[in-house]
Amino acid sequence: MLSKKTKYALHALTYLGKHKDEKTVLIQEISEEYGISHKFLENILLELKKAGMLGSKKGKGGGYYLIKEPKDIPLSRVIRLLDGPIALLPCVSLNYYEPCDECKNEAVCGINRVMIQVRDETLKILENKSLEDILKEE
Amino acid sequence: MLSKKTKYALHALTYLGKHKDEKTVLIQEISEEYGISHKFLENILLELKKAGMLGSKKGKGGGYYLIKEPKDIPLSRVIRLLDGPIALLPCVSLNYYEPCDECKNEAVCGINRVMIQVRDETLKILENKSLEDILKEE
DNA sequence: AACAAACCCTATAAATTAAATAGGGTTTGT
DNA sequence: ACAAACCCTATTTAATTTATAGGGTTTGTT
Repeated sequence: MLSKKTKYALHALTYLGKHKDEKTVLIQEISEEYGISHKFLENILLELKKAGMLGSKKGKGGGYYLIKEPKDIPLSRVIRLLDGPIALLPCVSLNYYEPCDECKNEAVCGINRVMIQVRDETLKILENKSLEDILKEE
Repeated sequence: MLSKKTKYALHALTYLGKHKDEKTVLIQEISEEYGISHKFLENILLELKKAGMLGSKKGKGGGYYLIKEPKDIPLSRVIRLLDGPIALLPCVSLNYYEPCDECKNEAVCGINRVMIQVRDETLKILENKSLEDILKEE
């Protein structure tokens, strides 16, 4: 399951996508729309900004806005940023690899092999679904 | 990511699959093979037994054994049993459905719609990979 | 220049979940 | 009778997630 952080990030991105015509959107506007704590959401938006998905404007009249086309924001990117690995085991993660403590020899571990296959197929799904797909459904 | 519980369950099932010819296998044998706490593993094997994947024999000379064909133990089953939902959000889970607090109307939520698609495609993967696939790789 | 609105940043606390441990109960072969 | 080994439930510990706190910085307006 996705963490609330990731779920809220998707809501925020969706909201910003729906209000692309407006210059900026306030944190408060989004937090009220979905009943998310202002401060919690602030942290999330900041991460999305640092990751290059959002831009912001400081000071009075400021706010956040999308700086990427929705089709260029795949689910895989949002999930990795806020939740971490997409792989089901640390020993098959492309971006967050760690060996498994209990594993003597990864090269001959059937679980490892199969999980690599699962990872590759899952990745195909999550790289091919983007914010655009979400927006098209609303 | 899978919990350690699920990962250990897969190790145990794999081990039991590799020792199908023997009548029973001791908890201790598996826990030593992978360096898993005996007691922790015991709880896991019990769950697998209650779920109908394993049989056991009590008393001296007892132990655990597979009571299903490896091809009839899909990853989806093991994951659901020990980790819970496969879906990425509670609002799209088939087996553990719960509405999302922040969602006013699920029927018009683009995130919900897309996550249903992701769930269906993910399920296809995890239902088609089984213990047999793991054993074939060892 | 003063002020207030709004984002920026880091740290800490609270809540929840996962992981591990504990301790005795029951069954069964010798 | 005894000991080996599974059975069951509860509790504790550790880790992670979620939320809060508190001030800092930038910028438009008056």
